[in-house]
Amino acid sequence: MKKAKKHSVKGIAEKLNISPTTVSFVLNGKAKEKKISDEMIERVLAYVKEINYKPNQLAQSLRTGKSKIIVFMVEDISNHFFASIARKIEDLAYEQDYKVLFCSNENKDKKSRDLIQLFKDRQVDGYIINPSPGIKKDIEALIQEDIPVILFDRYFPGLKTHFVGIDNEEASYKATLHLIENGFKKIGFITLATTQTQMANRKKGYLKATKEHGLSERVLEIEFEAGNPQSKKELIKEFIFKEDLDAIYFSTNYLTQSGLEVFKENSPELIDKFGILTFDDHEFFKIHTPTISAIAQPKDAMASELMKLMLMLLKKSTKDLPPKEIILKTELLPRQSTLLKNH
Amino acid sequence: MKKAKKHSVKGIAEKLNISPTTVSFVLNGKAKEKKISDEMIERVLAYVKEINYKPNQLAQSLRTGKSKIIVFMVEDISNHFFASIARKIEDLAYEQDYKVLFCSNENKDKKSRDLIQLFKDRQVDGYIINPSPGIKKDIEALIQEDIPVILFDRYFPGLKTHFVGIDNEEASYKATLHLIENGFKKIGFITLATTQTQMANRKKGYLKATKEHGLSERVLEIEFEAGNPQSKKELIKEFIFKEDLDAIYFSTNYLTQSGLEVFKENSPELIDKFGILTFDDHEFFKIHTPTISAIAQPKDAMASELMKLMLMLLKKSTKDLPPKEIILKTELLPRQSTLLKNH
DNA sequence: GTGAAAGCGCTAACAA
DNA sequence: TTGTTAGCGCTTTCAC
Repeated sequence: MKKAKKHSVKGIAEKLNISPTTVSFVLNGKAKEKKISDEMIERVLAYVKEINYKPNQLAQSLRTGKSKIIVFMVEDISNHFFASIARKIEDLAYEQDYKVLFCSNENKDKKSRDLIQLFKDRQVDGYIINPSPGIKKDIEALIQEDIPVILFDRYFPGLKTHFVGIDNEEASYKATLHLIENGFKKIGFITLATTQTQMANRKKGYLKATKEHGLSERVLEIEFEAGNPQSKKELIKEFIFKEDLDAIYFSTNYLTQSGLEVFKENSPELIDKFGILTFDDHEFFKIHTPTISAIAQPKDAMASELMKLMLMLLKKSTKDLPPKEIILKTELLPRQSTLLKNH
Repeated sequence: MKKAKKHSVKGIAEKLNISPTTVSFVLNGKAKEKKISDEMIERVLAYVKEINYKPNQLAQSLRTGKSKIIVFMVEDISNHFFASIARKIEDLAYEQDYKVLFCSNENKDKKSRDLIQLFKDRQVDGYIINPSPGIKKDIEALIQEDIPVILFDRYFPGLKTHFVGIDNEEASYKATLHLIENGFKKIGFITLATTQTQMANRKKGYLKATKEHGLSERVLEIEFEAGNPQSKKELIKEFIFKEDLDAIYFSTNYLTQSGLEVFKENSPELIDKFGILTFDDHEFFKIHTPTISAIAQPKDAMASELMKLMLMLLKKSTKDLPPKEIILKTELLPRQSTLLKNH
């Protein structure tokens, strides 16, 4: 069996003794509008179904300039937080006949730029981007060119764009308060050394809460590229064990992971002496001993809002929406790790 | 600033007062072959660089029939095992100027078929597939049409295809032996109710080892779609606590996760009475209390082998490779959970 | 109501 | 050594 003969609009037209135009109109639902007779429509549809004809997307894209592909660019697609959202996005997109190109920019500007360039050559229809710190200009350029762009998780102050995310400062503030209410007074905050909004705002929330309660600030900022994972853990270890803390609040899931590894590898029993809180939830935090309190982002809602918005932008009629900011609610999940300890 | 004027082969040709052919040849590295003069090449290249021209991939694809896109279809892209491989595949592909469409078939045949159909319309160049149980025929059809396909993780007995995976029976056999050597005698095996090779072979390995040592077989098979997660946990709970076992061996990572939840939610202290072993490793198993012994698949190696093979198949010269099976080594990582217990 | 024909941007067989 | 030209398969304007 060799490749089944490819069908085409032209072929169908010949077979039916009509013109390609008619076929095209029928196929694109413009038959009524163009006042094509019902029986003609019927005939075309029947034949198309019979031979199971599928239009060549490539040709269609070349002609219309629309590729029916959207890009989902995140820091690291293998990170549980992003992977979960990706999974949902995938479903929603395919339902609407869009495909999704996933990619990871590693939070690096060069990688982000290269990727965007790559996709432009491919006439991608829209971009959902978790931007690296320095690509404000590139995002602007995209918007200038009238290409739908939605940022999520983090944004650029001063750049009006569509955005889906959470109120990091508020969530972080409440989380810190939760620690304070549970009797913790020497709260260490471990975060990334970055000025990106999501992290900056989490820090702001922490600082606001500690300040309000007259507690001292104890912040450890780790470089994104802190050499090997081991040296990152060294920093955390020193911070945890030398700083005289009674609680540790991690600003993102992979720092938490490193932190828990530090405990496990050094003095597993000590973890019970500390309050532990993390931004971003993970199924394993429910299983950990002790179970780890977390601030959960609404991943499903994020994915739906992202796609809902993207689909609107993709439609001609609604594409000139003024920049829309969708801020979703987080949920604080108190577990064993932040229960009052005996100090 | 409006959209920068699009450049094209034709435009370049006009500007340079030469023909599109020449431009095309130079751009496609066929200049030498076509004996185009060095200065001509120089001139074209310089201008192309100056205006930063990028060929329209769509048009190129339409013309050549090659889309420079490969598909990576797995059960669930948000599963840590698949997500990690995906991340690596992504990097390797982009290096070679290929994009990757990731998608999840949920191990369902209909979804798999729909997806394959979708991609065929898009003239995808190659497929890396983690196949659902009933799509043997569809895979065959793809191969008949001379489209590069590589299966991974699981395969179809009797269907010769390119394949990358591990020796599940061997790995499972050794893992069970490990439990036996550590003094466990009543080993329960929790797996999925499926005949797919990866799972069937893991079961075979377990059965072989238990049989050789005169131990009784205790197997729990869970339907892939076992209603809600809760009912799956109910099954596991009953199996663990009513079957008089001293060790539990999970055949895949998400069953392990459910199992650990069962312990946590019911009687956390009891977990220390059991030997616990899991197929597939996860960072969190190192942090769990107790740390969980695991059979680790070589994810990085899998990704590299997959892409290395795919790139070969994508090249005209090597596309008619006879079906190649690449079987990679697993690693047994003994941790606290399989240390000898006091019975 | 339907059809002819142009053209999206590119490649490559054929001519010169 | 370079140019002319015919499509890849589709949409859409304009003409009938």
